Amino acid sequence: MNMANIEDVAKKAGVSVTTVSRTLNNHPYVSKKTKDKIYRAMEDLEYYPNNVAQQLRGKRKKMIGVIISYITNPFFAYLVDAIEKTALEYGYTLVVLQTRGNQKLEKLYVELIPKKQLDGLIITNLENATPQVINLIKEGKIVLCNRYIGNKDIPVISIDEEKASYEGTKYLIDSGHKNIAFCTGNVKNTHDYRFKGFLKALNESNIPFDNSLFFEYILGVDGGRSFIKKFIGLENPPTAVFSNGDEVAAGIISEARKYSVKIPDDLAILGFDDHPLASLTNPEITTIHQPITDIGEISTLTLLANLEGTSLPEPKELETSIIIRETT
Amino acid sequence: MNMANIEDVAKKAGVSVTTVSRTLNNHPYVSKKTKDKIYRAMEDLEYYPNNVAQQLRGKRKKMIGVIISYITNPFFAYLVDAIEKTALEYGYTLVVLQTRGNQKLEKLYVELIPKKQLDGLIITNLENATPQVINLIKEGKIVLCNRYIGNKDIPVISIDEEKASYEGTKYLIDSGHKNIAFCTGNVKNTHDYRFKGFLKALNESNIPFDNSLFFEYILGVDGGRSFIKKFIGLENPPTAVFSNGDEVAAGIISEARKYSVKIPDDLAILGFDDHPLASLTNPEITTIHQPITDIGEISTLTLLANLEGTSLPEPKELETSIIIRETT
DNA sequence: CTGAAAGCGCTTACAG
DNA sequence: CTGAAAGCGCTTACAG
Repeated sequence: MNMANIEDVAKKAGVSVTTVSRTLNNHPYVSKKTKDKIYRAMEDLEYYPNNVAQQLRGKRKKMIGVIISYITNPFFAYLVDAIEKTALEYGYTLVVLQTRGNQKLEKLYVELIPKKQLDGLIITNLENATPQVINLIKEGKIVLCNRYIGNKDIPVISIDEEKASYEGTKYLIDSGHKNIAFCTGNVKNTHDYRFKGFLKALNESNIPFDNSLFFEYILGVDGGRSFIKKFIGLENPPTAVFSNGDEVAAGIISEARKYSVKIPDDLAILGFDDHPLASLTNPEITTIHQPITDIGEISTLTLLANLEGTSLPEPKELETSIIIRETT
Repeated sequence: MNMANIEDVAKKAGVSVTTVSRTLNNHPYVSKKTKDKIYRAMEDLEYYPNNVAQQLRGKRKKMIGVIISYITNPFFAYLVDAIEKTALEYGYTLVVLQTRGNQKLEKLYVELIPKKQLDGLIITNLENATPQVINLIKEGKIVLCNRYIGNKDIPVISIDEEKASYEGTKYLIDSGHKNIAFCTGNVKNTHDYRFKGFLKALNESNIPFDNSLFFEYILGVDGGRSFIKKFIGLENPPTAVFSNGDEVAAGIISEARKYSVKIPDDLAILGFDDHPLASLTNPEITTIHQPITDIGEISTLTLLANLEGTSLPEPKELETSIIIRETT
């Protein structure tokens, strides 16, 4: 029960493989009668064209990839959702590639392009701008989105991170906070746009930043929980925290309840992203809304336009906004 | 700047393509000296083997897919995570295929196998057991997991849904509840194992089921919210609800607060899945724990074993347990 | 409107 | 240890 190929179909229909191929590709100049014969033969033989052979002859795979850190992070789940939806509309399927923080995988995933396993790639948080990556960006086969801390010349489809965090921090300051903690999932990095915006707002109000209020490696719900454990031991505790993520904020809220830390009276919290999660906690999370769907959609449209040589999507402002709920 | 192919490498290294191919495939019988020459040529030319051509010659693509409804549902995000992780360990990449409730897409995705776009497929909630699907299951190219309501003969890697929901319901009954609502994301279906288990527990305690307590189309957080809106108008309100999902439970909790419905005093809630979300709400969700990681891992190992003709993973009990928190 | 033949980039018997 | 040649399943000039 080997699978039928184009030759089997041609024989069964009594025509040449050329004609079968033409029918397959909706080429004109095939008579309706011949076409019908061929379609019948295909059905009888349960024929499916071998995409691999088609690709070797130059057809596009219609498969793109997206590199993320963790699919279990709702931010990425929603981003992947938007990308997949847009890709599907154009007949592309999506490969999800998780690095789980392992930078070596990034290189491996990028090589899927020259190996012809993938037409193109969206990278949501590029770590290493190797020459290979830069070339592929120039060729239009890689599009960067969400985050890239590095060379300003490389285009990244994202919100204005610095502005968003500046505005969020300013909102906390305007609410009367001076001692504000800053959390990040990575290490301290002066090129981090969110940290830059945070410092800018502080400077503007002549508030010095207390370095003991900088918290590294605060990632996800567990990161939020660990923050509270540190918080309760602090000599000079902050009155507010820039949590840098709604999952972190949710972890803070949950753990705060266990230690009877009152939110927002003892500690105000500003989230980031505006996940669905943000309105499910008690108190609900005040956060910075990101237009995730737009980011995913525009990234995909840009990549596909590059790949197919069609025109780029219209530029669209990726605006953020502060959603005031109950943690401030 | 066309990409180099195997012939270019052969010329550059002054050997035949056969020898280059052998080097590529770690074939023995290539002298170290020749190998070195070839590796140098590959580097100079930035050569990457064309996987498409390799596949046409019979190599495995090392690409599998998983069909889910929504990646934004955390249950699936965690399942996909486990599948991807296991696939990666065996050198496979994963394609995520979302149906978003559109059954037509399922057929399209299944056809990726005969079209040679995918080696195999994991289907998390098969809708239509077409002859094609059944054949592919027999050939070992499709593995079913999580859910399939239909022919009992088809193997599905999942928890014992009926038992889990029976035990959960029994727990509610033992806590003194008699008026228990049942939510489902679909329509009423007597073959639904969860509903069967629910009814079984009721029957055992001689509690008749009030049909007005059956709620269809209750899906996700919004489904939970809509449940509360119906709940407050009920003549004979339930004292507990089998929410059939932690997201639904979280929606119920959030909306209950707005209508001053006290949880669990006015309404006890039993979730399902045991998402991270379950311990982030206030009150935290009592729920039925599913071993998501095991389900994903075993499904993947089974598929890969079929594909590569190696031995199947050792059978492992997929046990559920009731995690008692604060909503009961 | 139809077909014979070359070729995409590899791998693999076969021969040495 | 090495190479010439056939072939995987298609598409596409070229010729009619």
